[in-house]
Amino acid sequence: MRNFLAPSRDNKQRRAAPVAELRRGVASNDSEVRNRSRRGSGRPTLADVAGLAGVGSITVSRALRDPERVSPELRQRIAAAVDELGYVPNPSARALASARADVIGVLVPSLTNNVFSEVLRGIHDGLGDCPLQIQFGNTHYSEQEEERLLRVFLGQRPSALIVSGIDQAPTTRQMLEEAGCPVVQIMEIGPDPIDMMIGFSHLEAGKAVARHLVDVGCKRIGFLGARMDPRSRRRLAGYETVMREAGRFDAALVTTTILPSSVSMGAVLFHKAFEKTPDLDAVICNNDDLALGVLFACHRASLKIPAQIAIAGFNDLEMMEVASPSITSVRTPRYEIGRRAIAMARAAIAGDRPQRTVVDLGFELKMRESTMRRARPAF
Amino acid sequence: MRNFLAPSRDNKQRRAAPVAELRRGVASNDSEVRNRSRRGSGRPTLADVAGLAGVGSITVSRALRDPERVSPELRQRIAAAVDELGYVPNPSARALASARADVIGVLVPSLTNNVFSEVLRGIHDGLGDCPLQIQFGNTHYSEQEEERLLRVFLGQRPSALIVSGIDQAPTTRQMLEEAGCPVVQIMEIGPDPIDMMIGFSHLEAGKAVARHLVDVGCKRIGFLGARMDPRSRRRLAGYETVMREAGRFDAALVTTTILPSSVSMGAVLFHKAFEKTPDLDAVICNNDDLALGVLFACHRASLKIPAQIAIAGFNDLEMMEVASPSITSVRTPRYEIGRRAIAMARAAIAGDRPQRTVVDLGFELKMRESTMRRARPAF
DNA sequence: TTGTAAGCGTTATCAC
DNA sequence: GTGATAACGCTTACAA
Repeated sequence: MRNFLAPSRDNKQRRAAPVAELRRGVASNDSEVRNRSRRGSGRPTLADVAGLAGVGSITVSRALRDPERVSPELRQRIAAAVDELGYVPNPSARALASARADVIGVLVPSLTNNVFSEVLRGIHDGLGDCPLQIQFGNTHYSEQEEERLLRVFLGQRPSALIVSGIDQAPTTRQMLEEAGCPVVQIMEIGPDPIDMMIGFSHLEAGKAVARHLVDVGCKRIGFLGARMDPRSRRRLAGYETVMREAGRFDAALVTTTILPSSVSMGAVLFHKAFEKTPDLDAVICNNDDLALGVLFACHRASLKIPAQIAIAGFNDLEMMEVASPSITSVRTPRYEIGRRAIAMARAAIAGDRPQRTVVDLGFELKMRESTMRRARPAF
Repeated sequence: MRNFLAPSRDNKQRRAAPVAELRRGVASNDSEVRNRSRRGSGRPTLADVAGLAGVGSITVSRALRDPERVSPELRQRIAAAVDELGYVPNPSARALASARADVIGVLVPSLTNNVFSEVLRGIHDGLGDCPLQIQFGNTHYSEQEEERLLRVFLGQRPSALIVSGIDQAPTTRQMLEEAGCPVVQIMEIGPDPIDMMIGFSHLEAGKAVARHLVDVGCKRIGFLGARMDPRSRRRLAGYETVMREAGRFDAALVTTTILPSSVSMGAVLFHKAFEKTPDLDAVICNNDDLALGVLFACHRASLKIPAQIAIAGFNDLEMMEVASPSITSVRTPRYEIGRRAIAMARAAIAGDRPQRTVVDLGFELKMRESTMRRARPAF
């Protein structure tokens, strides 16, 4: 219990700063007399503002959070006081008192990957200047790391959580289900969302590219993949489905590695594939880095694109359009995913959950020179 | 509510009840008796741990922060209690009590830019698993935005601050000087650091590339630049210096834009430059995106590289090495800058500032096919 | 080495 | 609509 008899043996000299003075002199509408405390940041507090405005500190708190609930006159006075003191709220105190931090935790598997920097950009832009902080974690594609980070994040009682993909480990999933805040799964959609979801179908995207290459008359269509996370595997599954339907599937056409994706890895995988299946006439790359690597490898080997080898990428990085030849790719709504994930989270935090809690943003096949063969049925 | 903050190893059947019970019954070594409080997160607190371990909560606090100062026996008991309860410290409470958040604020000008995602990666890796959070802000190359974000960051009393570049606006600079925490300026070095600094000389880097192209026998060496932030301008200055020395400077050779850098912008700028100076025999690109765009543009125009046009980039993205032809570039220590900036910040936070507070990490000119002409002095 | 007391700056609760 | 009071969970200052 607090001791009410103690407070006033304040005899020491205070600091010279005007703020300190103010803290002693004026801030006494509240019961507490803030005297030469040994601690404290030296910055103006709610009570200082309250003192200057001649109101209770709780009123200042309300005026700041929900101006409607305070009379215009006081609101006015308080605004002036805030301004004069240069008051900045202390987020820790707020979080402690309300048992809720103004933080959105974001878990992504990679920072190297171009894709996620776009998502992040969308997230930051989606925030605008609302006073939420992004707490950001890199799982390095590891379930253990994801769980560990989530535990840390949960320790802050975040306002919302954004996680990548739909393949959380069981413990992780359960933690998310019981997190007690809105959760948005991004990048991919699927059945059985934890809470909200925004992304697109990687299976369908994989099918779309494969179908395009089949349509365009390619016979021996390879698949090149690096990193092979669950989303990559889903795209591979889409490829396989279409290839089987077309009666052209051959396991030898698939060349993957668990190593990270890179341009040079594209060249490496292409050479591997070409060794296994020298009759290759097209490659579908798991992403654009690889595709660019293949482009360069073909260039070095004087293979004509698309005449001898057709190339398709994934994600549609800006350079695909400009490349020579331009490279067919699947445009994915990365930035938009980030932006709308935040929008959904904010809505949910504000209490009105969006009606659509699972949002399919789709994708778009961009057909370009690298696959522009005319389909010539054998004749 | 199941407690997921518990280390996953003890996922036995013991759940919610014990904690609540404990909070009422046992936790009374401290003067406070935590009874049926209307507030609170329901999660175990320091006092709960203290109760279970039979010590004062301050001892638990110490055992967690600085184990050395607690006797091995108590340390042991406390560890067991923490484990059993799945106690996770509340960072807001800690921040409030200590007037210092375990947060490092990081201000970068862009997220799109490949360069900064590398720096970020370095920062995150440099953190290891030390319990510091990164608070991240994107200034969009705007001084106003930088100042605004800094103000927000300062409101949290961060443990350290990392800012990009050395050209802060006066107000911003002053805020940083008075931040009361270690400050690291990254990417670039220069005179008059605010506190610590890590990067390299962009002026020298600009000179190095230009000198290389001069050495290699190029006469009409263009400079292509986008975004033109202060660092870009410094590189341009380096180029200009060398060109003047060689008696080859011509303002018409410089083609820049304030628009963001991109591969397609590289092609655009190249065409512009070629129009102005059709006798161009080399281009130095302000960064690798542009260089790649130039490569593609040359390819489309059937210009031979390096025979007709030599190309040099900046940053040495991974793809430069693999490109066909491979592209000369300046390798910059982006990842290393991030990693070591954090190391410096951590050291300073821990109280032992590194002796070298200004660290020049240098750069490395990577000469590749795209500039491999033999220098043929006129004869 | 360990503990007690007293806040840190805010918000929830409840009374006016 | 406004305010006094008591937390929120932790750490600093100081005492033992």
